[in-house]
Amino acid sequence: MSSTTAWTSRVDVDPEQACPIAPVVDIVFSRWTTPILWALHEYGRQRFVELERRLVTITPKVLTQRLRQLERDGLVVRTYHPEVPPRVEYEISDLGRSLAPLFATLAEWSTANLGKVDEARLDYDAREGSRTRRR
Amino acid sequence: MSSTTAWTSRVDVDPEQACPIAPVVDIVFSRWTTPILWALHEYGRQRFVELERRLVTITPKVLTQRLRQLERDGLVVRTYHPEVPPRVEYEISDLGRSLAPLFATLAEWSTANLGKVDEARLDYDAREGSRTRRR
DNA sequence: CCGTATCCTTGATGATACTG
DNA sequence: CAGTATCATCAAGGATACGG
Repeated sequence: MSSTTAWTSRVDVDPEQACPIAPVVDIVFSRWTTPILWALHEYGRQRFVELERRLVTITPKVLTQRLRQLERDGLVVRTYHPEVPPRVEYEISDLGRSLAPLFATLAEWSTANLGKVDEARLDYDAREGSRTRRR
Repeated sequence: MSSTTAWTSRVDVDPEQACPIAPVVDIVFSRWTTPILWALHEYGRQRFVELERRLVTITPKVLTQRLRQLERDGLVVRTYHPEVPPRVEYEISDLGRSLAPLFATLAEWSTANLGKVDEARLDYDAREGSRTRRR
């Protein structure tokens, strides 16, 4: 249990702030960020169009948005070459690379437990199916 | 658009499937799941209303949705006690608990690097501010 | 090539009211 | 208490076209 004193101040905090990993989840696991970081980590520095082609269904607008956000957060470095035609290259930063062990842990959990999630879903759907249908 | 030649097979893969951790991200880091799992992990088994009060801004509808999803994925166990008034308790499952080291890694990265993200943002905003205002 | 600007659709969420 | 149902809102994302 929490301390008996000043417990209201603890309850009043923002819902997601009550969870200490909420901020980093926002930064690292918002939509498209992991595929982008993965692509940059796997295939190294590359141009806008290469990323666009790799993340097949992403639109240039959204790709720009996410890259700007990642650049602002210091996870990605953007380099502009003032040539004709213009050339822009993106690469993962040291800070971005520091996420590698985290992603590795995630991948490990994935290979170890994703199957259990699938089983759980089958179980649940079977139970729900028989319950709603009233066999 | 679906040409029968071989080159389509590589391009047609799902955008997020190109990233091997995309599935687990969907499961574990979709909205509200980490605060819920955290609350269940920290404070143990608890009732619907307790969770609702802890996650201050969540609505019962959304809480129900997220709990159902977590239950279906096998991360949370729901126990229904047919009493008057009804009592329902939620607790984290073993599979859910297996995420603990992952969350710990995340928390470590957080304490080590969240400050750098803030710095990067200040830098970026300063650069952008001076660029748009131009002098 | 590397984006931006615009319009539009949709899925997620909030508000409110109501049952077993 | 523990939800469900319904309606309203709203911002993220997609489609398309265009510009430096």
